[in-house]
Amino acid sequence: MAYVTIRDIALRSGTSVSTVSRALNNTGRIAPVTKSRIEKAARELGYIPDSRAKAMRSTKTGLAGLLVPDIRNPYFADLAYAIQDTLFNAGYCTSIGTSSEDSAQQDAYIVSMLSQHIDGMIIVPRGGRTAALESLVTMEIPTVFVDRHVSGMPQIPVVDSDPLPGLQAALGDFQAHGYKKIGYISGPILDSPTLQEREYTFRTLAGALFGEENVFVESTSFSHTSCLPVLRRMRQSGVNAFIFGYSQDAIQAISIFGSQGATIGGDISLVSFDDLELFQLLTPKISVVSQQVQKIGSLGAQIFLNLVEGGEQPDSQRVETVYFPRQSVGCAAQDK
Amino acid sequence: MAYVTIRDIALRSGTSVSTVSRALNNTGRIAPVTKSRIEKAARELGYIPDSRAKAMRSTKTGLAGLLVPDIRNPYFADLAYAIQDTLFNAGYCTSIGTSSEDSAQQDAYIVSMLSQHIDGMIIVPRGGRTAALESLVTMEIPTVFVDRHVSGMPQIPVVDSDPLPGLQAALGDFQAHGYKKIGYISGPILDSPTLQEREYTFRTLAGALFGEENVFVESTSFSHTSCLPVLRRMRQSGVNAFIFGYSQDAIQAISIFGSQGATIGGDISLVSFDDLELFQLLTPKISVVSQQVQKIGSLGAQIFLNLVEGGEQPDSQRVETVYFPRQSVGCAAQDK
DNA sequence: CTGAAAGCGCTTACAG
DNA sequence: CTGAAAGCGCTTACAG
Repeated sequence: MAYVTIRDIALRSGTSVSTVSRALNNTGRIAPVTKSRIEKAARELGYIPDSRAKAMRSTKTGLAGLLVPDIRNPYFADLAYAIQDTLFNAGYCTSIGTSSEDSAQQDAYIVSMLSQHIDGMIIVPRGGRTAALESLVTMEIPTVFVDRHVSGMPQIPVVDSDPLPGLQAALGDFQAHGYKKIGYISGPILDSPTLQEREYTFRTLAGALFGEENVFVESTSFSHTSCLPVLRRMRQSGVNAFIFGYSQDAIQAISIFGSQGATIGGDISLVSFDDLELFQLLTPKISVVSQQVQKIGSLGAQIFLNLVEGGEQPDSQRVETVYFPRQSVGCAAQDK
Repeated sequence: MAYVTIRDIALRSGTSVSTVSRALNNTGRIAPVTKSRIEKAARELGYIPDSRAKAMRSTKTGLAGLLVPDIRNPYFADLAYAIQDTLFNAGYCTSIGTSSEDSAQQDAYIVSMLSQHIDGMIIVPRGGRTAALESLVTMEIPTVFVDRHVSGMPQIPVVDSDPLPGLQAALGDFQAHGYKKIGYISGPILDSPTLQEREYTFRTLAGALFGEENVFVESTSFSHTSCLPVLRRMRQSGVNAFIFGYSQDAIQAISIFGSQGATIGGDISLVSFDDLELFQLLTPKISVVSQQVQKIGSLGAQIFLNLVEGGEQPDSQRVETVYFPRQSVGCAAQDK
């Protein structure tokens, strides 16, 4: 490894390490001649500062830790991209980790990132409080939760989406199309307060609009087949209009409906959370409640930057969901 | 920041920093009693070693740099996941960067990662040789290219896929279904030797099988609308069977065909590279030439580990493409 | 304006 | 078996 150090630059420019440091960091007073001589030497030598050594003195590493449950989920990929892009433009390198929806692995990543002395973390947390999560607050590491929050950790600001506006619009659309019964598949809500809130909001809204007795709610698990029995039960109850709180379930359901020969937008209607590219490619296009992931990501990154650089404790923020009506909601046939 | 240091542990356990270091690293001889006393203190204090300080002495950071063109592309998301997973299990933290298919940003990331003194890099390169890419070899940073290679940089091992087996099988399938003319949309080949090789392989194979005059090849750009004129031209030439070398083009084409009312698997047939989840959700399911991305990723990570830990220069490796026939290839109607 | 010195947290010979 | 000391590359008071 032929790393060039400031000592090499000092040697070549006939100055001392302290002068080189000052010249390269624009700190203190240096003679313009000396400065340009040093800069020339640095350029010729191809100097790349050692940010580890730098960090040891200044308690800043320029490293941000990002933890998502699964980067293969397009929603999180979009989120990660937005965050990473904002942070890179602010001079931060982002280290991405995948918790695989597993608390132990999440904690392992947090510890590993702490050992790199990252300047702070942006986390899509899974599950509840854990030892590593706690240590983040006791060690006062700037941290922001994104997309989901952890109950019992109010110290940490969170950027998530407000399910109400989008759900309200979606329910209105179903009503306008003549539906009388609505099914809601809420996803693997066990570990996710966000999914819980979505379900709760749906219940409240839909109950008021359609009457408690016409509202059907069931949750699923992370398993790849958990949707099937739920859908069967709901359809037997005469439900033909569905809202999916968890887009992976919607994808599963679409493929199930497809294999059953049910026509989406005809026999049945559905709306999913998350505005995935995929939903616009399917025929018919799927109506969605968008969380505006791009906005959530850049807002989260912004709050991270405020925390790390400003030091003040920013407030949590909510991004409104918006409903995009497309072709997957058609007119109710003979919904009794 | 309340980071615990080995000095704190030395104080609490009534030993010295050097003894603590030895105890925690299982190096040299230490009295078992001392050792357990130190370990207890470390545990109680919640000690997390400072890997930067560690790295400064040992020239190992435990950090791997991964650079992909766009993490939002599901193919790269799968690839990144596989790599990151393998590396994490080997004790490495992966820093992911996105070059956005832009050479300048690619170089910026490489420099930024070098300044973190990453132990090595795994890169899906874009374009040709650049200053930063060159410096990787002159500085002897362990590097492996994955999915694509860079012409003129034979020093760097590459793991990519061999297009031949998959293409051959796909062409065989078209032939079996009675097609006489084949169109190949090769994607934005300008900066990608991989896409160039695919096109070349297609030309050779298809020319031999169908005759030069029945083989139509065109490339596209990264733009979101570049497919439209290409498809129009080909269909006017009487082409109803298509192979897409670049999956993003196939996605575009599917949505174009959908809006034109053309039936895939009926009016026209198509095969795309990359076994994306999406292709199995569409109706009909899309036949694909799979690159076995999971395999490429773990192989790439393995070679990285060999380079970093073994030090020997490993060979480049090719992973065979395999063809998965599905419903998007139907019988030719009246192909003249 | 510039250099010598101390120190960030750790490891590693070197004495004892 | 254990401690004191040097040094990794850098920054930051402190003298000059």
